[in-house]
Amino acid sequence: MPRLRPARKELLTAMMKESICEAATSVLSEHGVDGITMNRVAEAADLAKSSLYDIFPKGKEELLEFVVDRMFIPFMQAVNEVLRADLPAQRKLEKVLRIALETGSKHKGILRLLAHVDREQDVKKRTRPQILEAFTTIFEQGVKEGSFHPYNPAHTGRIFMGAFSQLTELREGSASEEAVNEYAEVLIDATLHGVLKK
Amino acid sequence: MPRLRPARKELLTAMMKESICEAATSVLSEHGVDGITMNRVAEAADLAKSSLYDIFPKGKEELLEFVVDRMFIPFMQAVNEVLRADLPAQRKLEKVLRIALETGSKHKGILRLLAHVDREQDVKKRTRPQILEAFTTIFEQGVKEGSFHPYNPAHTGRIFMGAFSQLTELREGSASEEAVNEYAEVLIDATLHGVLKK
Amino acid sequence: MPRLRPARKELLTAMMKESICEAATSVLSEHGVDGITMNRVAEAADLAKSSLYDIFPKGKEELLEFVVDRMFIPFMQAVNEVLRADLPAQRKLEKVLRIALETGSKHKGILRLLAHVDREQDVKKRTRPQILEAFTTIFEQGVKEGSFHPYNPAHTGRIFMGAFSQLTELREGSASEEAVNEYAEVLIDATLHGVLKK
Amino acid sequence: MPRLRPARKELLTAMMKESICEAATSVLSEHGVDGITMNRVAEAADLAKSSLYDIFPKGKEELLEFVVDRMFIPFMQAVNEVLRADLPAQRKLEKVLRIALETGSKHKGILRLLAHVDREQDVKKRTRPQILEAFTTIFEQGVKEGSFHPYNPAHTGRIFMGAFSQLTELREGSASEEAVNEYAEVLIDATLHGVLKK
DNA sequence: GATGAATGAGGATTCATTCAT
DNA sequence: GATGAATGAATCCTCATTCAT
Repeated sequence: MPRLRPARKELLTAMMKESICEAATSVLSEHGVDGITMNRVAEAADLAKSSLYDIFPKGKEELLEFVVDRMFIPFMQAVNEVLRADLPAQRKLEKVLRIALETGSKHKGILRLLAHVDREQDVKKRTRPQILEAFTTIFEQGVKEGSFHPYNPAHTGRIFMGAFSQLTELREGSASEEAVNEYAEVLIDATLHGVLKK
Repeated sequence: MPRLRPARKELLTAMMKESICEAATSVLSEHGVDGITMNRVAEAADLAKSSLYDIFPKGKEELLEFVVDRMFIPFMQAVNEVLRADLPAQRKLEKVLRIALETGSKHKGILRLLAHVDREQDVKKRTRPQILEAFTTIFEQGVKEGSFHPYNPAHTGRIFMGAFSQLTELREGSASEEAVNEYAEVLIDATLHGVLKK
Repeated sequence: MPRLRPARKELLTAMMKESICEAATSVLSEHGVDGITMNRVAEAADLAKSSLYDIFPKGKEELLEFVVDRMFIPFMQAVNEVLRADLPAQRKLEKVLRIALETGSKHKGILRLLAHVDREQDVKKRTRPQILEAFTTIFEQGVKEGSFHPYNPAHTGRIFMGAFSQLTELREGSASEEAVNEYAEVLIDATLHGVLKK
Repeated sequence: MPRLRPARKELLTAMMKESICEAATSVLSEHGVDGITMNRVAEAADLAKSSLYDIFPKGKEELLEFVVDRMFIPFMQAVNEVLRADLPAQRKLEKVLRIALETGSKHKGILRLLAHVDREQDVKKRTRPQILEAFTTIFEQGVKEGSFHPYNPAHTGRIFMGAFSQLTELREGSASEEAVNEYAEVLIDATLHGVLKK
């Protein structure tokens, strides 16, 4: 009867996952994305390399997936909530930005993964496109509402995403929390009104 | 017998560098950024692996640096020329964008390197910061001229760079040349006037 | 309180052994010989990996040994019974072959183990030599009886074993039960009378 | 111009292949089939592990293939020559056996590979089936000629192969060259005339 | 003056095994 | 009395780099 306490077990491995996730995050910020190696994660987690495979049987891929999801899924949930809300596009943009700021300050390092993993790797098609889609949806709404200029939302969405993703870079650099917030404010303002005086 | 040779030699290695650069570029487009191995480059260049080290004594790093510079330096020269020109900020923005479009369609693959190499690696501190600085300078000028809102140019510069770098992503995806141009147009327009109707 | 327990305990572990044996057999037929891992056996037996070591303290080797013996010992008992019987060599040959056919169709997968394990591993010196000896004994008898040509029984025994062991290969391939039986018949006939017409 | 001496180069790597092949063979006889590891082969060849991959770029598979082919291809050529010859089936059987004896004494260890590799591995479908086919063809001929009993050649072929493959086992054991030859003689005789006195 | 041969460090993954509870 | 957690050694393979010739 080894099936007595499945709940307990799941809880345990959940904690392990969390702990490994932290280890991975720390490796991430020390060695960069391509420096995330099972070896280093294991060491950072103070575990034997092989133990990682007890927790993430499918190996590195699964581990990275987990690490990314850890922050991305809640983030996207919050974002999607905003999308579904009954608000003008402009407000939604602001709200999403605020969410990003909060998430970002909680999950510092992982943003890097987000930005990077998104390329050659298999985890890739997951995060960026979703963000892009979210922004695009907002701009679409803005155009429909008549409050935004009728630019192709696919483009404005992408523009915003590009500018938005600089938040990551900022945070990675030495930038203070203040500077980051300031950037976000300017981002909203400039996006809405343009840089040009009328 | 060594007298006039030095010049001749330099010329030769210059040619070799060029040829290796092409090889690397072709490897790049065939195997992706992480697929650039010394082995493959050597093979593509029809050279012995070890010969690469005769030309680039510091190894891979130096090679990649060279490859990146190959396209980046001329690009930055063109950009800097624009910066020094006697033009309103708005025009400069447009011009730089145009240069980027042209360069981008010439050196397709290398943009990928730019995006990638720019992070963890040592080549990193070279390209992005320069671009960022260029944009910042332009926005600074706009503010000084009084034609731009007095947003912190460090921020607007970065915003523009973020949006700008999406050109790369677009090009890497299936995006048609048309789509890319369209994106650029919207980028300029939205940046200047904002997305919000007044 | 320990008094009658020893017996009870042995009985229990005997049952466990049986159950594990089945698990191993199922793993065998699903993943092949080299696919038998302690992990998989444990899972198939719905047991903790470490529990396998409570039952088979010497580990995998012992486990496999047990699995092999499970089918091999009864087989050899039946064979030895035949050997001891008062029958002409020719009849014994036939009987042993029949036993093999029956055992084989009951324990399909394990034959694979037999064939494999019999080499490099430590279990090795157990099965093949016994079979060889049995056959040799029969041919010896045949010669003594005067019904067989006076070939060296060590050789004819081995010849027969070699041909005999092809039953395993046949069964592992797609071969139908029919084909296997046919093979056995030809084997007996050809062994006795030769392939050459007189 | 690194393409000056392709002949020389090929010769060199051919020698390396040979040398590695020997190393592998020695590992084979010391550690058994599953004991052939890139590590051990490298060590036996007094080379760095990675150098093996210079010679056999596709890795272990390719190496084993080479080792097997080294002996198997010439063997099969000789066999096929016999098959094509204008000889009675009986004589062909004898000739093939003789070839096997010779090849066997030259390539002692490899026979083990032959016997083993033939199972789960990828090299597998290569050797056994070919041998089987050869024998089957001979028995077919015998039947057609009318000199053999009309047993299904697929079966008699297999019977012979089974018995034949015992040569390997014999040689691996301590068996003297004499014993092996004796076995072969009995094999032919018994196969042709049967063990039963008429 | 370029090369071929060779290497060492490191990558992911698998597995049999142990031990505190 | 069985277990879960953890491990160390092994496996195959890749790569940037060096050095005698």
